[in-house]
Amino acid sequence: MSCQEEFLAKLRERGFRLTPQREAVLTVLHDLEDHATAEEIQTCALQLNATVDIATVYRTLELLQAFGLLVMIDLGDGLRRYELTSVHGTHHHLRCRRCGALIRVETEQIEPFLTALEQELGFRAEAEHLLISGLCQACQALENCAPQPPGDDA
Amino acid sequence: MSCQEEFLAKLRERGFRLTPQREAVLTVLHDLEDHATAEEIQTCALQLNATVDIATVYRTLELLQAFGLLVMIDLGDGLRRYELTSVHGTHHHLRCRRCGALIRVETEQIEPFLTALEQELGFRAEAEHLLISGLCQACQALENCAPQPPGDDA
DNA sequence: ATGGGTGCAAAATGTTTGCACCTTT
DNA sequence: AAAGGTGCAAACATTTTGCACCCAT
Repeated sequence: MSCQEEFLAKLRERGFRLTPQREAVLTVLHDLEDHATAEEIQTCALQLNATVDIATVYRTLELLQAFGLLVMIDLGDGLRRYELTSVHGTHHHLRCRRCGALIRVETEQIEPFLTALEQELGFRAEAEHLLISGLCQACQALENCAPQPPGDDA
Repeated sequence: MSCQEEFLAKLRERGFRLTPQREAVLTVLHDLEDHATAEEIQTCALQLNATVDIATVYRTLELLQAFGLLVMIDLGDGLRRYELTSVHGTHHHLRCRRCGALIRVETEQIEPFLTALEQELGFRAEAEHLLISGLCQACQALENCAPQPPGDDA
């Protein structure tokens, strides 16, 4: 069952309505290469000739999350990003603390770890999204560069 | 070297100044059992007879982060929480998607995974903080309860 | 004495909510 | 027709920034 169909089914199942706005948000989430913010979703919807209010975007995202079709991820910049769980394959990110690089990691590389977690702690981890902080290869050598006070631009 | 000493050293090293406010924020971060929001830090500082403006709290947190002494974590509720990397032992969290329970996981349980990551991808993961979403043992059985539309309170 | 740091207040962001009107069912 | 959903605008919450004054060095 495709994501659209699943959404539709869950909506009907529960008595929610299908509206053009909800369709638009879902379509945009499908088309996007990567996770998107609420504002990006609204902008993309416009390009599809669909107008959706930002409040409606948030309300739809909330609904999709409640249905388990969407996950919210935080890359640490204060913006919430959203991504359909079933599209583009679930994946994870390594973020370099120094240069900010975002490295994509596929689920398979992390699966053994999640399995161990379930066996040891009884916690069924969902391979939704992990953000792991650290230093990328290039930045490991530059680690000792600390921030300078203002005006100390020697 | 204690965290305070390390902070002091890094400040001096770079020409930054040591102020009562910065000391207060650092002390509060030490005393706190768990991660805290900027507002909680400010409130705690007051109880220590130290007055710190919220803007100063943010500026100090930024500095501590730049020095690598502090990490910001996001539990998904839109609030940023901060925690000293060297206190209370670094740890991680499993968060139940359903009941919201926060389960603490010690670093040792995750270490093998981080080591593998470095060997395979050359990415030196810092065991700062991981937030892993999923279902706790109790909620796994209740998984099929989906949200209801308004007014459908049967 | 210098100039980095602080407090205060305003601004900027991002998200949520109330309400009248519109649309799906 | 009925009830849920949307748009608009105001309300909120959090974080950032400008600026005059203060204080650590």
